[in-house]
Amino acid sequence: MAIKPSTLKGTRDFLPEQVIRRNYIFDIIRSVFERYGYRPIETPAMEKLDTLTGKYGEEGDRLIFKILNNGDFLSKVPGQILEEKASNKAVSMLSKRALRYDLTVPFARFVVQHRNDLQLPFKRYQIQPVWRADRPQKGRYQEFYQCDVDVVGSASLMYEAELIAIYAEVFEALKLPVTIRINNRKILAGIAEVAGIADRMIEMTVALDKLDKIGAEKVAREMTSKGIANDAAERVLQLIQLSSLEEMQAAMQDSATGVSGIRELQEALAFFGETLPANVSVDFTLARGLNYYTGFITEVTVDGPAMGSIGGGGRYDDLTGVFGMPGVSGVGISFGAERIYDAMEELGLFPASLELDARVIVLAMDADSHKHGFTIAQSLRKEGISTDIYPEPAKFKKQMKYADQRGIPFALIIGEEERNSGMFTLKDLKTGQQTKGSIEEVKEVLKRPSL
RNA sequence: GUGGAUGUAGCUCAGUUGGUUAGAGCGCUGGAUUGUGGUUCCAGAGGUCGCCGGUUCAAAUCCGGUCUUCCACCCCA
Repeated sequence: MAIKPSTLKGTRDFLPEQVIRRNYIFDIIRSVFERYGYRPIETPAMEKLDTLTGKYGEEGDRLIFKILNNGDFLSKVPGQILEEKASNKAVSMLSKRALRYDLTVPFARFVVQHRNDLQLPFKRYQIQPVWRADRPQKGRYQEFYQCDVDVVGSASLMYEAELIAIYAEVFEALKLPVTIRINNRKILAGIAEVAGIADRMIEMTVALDKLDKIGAEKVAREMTSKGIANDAAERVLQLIQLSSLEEMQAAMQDSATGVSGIRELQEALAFFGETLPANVSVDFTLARGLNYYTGFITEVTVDGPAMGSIGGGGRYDDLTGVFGMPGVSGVGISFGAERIYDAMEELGLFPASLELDARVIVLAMDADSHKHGFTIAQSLRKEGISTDIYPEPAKFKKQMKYADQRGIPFALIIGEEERNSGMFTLKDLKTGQQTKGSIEEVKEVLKRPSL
């Protein structure tokens, strides 16, 4: 019985053109990372379940893919738990491993494990897939690539500036118009403190995050529905309206935390002087979910296409603490490859010059020409020219059609005539123009970049 | 995790109040044209109507379940 072929929910296959375009994105990201002195690492797809749980908040934990234990896994679960259908209790007995949910937490584990081999501050980048058991939507997948750059072992605010610069540089190279918003968790804490709701900071930030989307009135309503007093909610919304760091600083003199958040942002931005990219802006409503951020936070959205953020990050003061290495501050950002891809596709930003297939295909008229064609193909390949050859001297029309449909730019035609004269026919399949020349002349044309 | 839509040929979609062999366009294969593709003309192949079950003499059509995709939440890249 045939199994109906399909990929799993929230996952997909990539056709050759798609992989080539994705690689274009990865290559640009990688080259910028390396230009800033970051070095690559990789970690396993699986981690201990304990390594991952508790780092992303309750919501995040729910979305971690768990891997069923091997062997007779049910024998270790007490009958009572099975009878009660207590899934939560059973999970830890049924699963010891999980697929990584992001790259940051495995990186924290990596740093602690290899602490003796690493020189702090340690700058690394990592481009690998992560998995989330989220309900799929457009731009939301269960398997997707993240491109993370992080530096651990330094509290220097210069790194905040460096990472902002990396964001700006990558998106400029991709020609993707974006807005890079930055904020600091300590400012949010300060706002909560000044409004007298320090204990409700999380509810406040979750509501504030929606300000653009639902408006001030609904944000206020959401805050009060979460147990925040009316006047406190009012105060929060007033503070948020402040447009400059200076005004904010004046408004939160009473909160030492808030003031230090302001100072951190100012210090980081000072590295740019007058050269701060125009698309970077401070946004006091930016909250971000992942629990481990403690200071600087940032998020990138595309200008135009409606989709979630295409990148985000921030500073985490003590991620390595839970792995037994306290007091190591880190800061990092992430690029969401699939969403960047989707946005670039929607805006038509992939360069037409991307080499999607071989540069030339050898087409032969007869069996002898086909054999000769093989050695010709080899000599082109030796010159670094991406060359294909039709597998047999089939009906010529069929060969032409194949070349055309694959979108290969040139066809090199070999028949008796060419073999005898040593002059080969090269056809530009886009223009239909056809020229004859020696093998050297052919090579020269093929090496010339096409427009 | 909550609420809502969706699924018919490779693709985009028709398909009447349930009623014989389920259609179109594009694409595909072959031919017209035995050394020239993208145009034209002709012919052909391709569907257990997402899957499982129910109602009925009869189901693509009605009902239930399930899966997929999409939308709004939640959350996030």
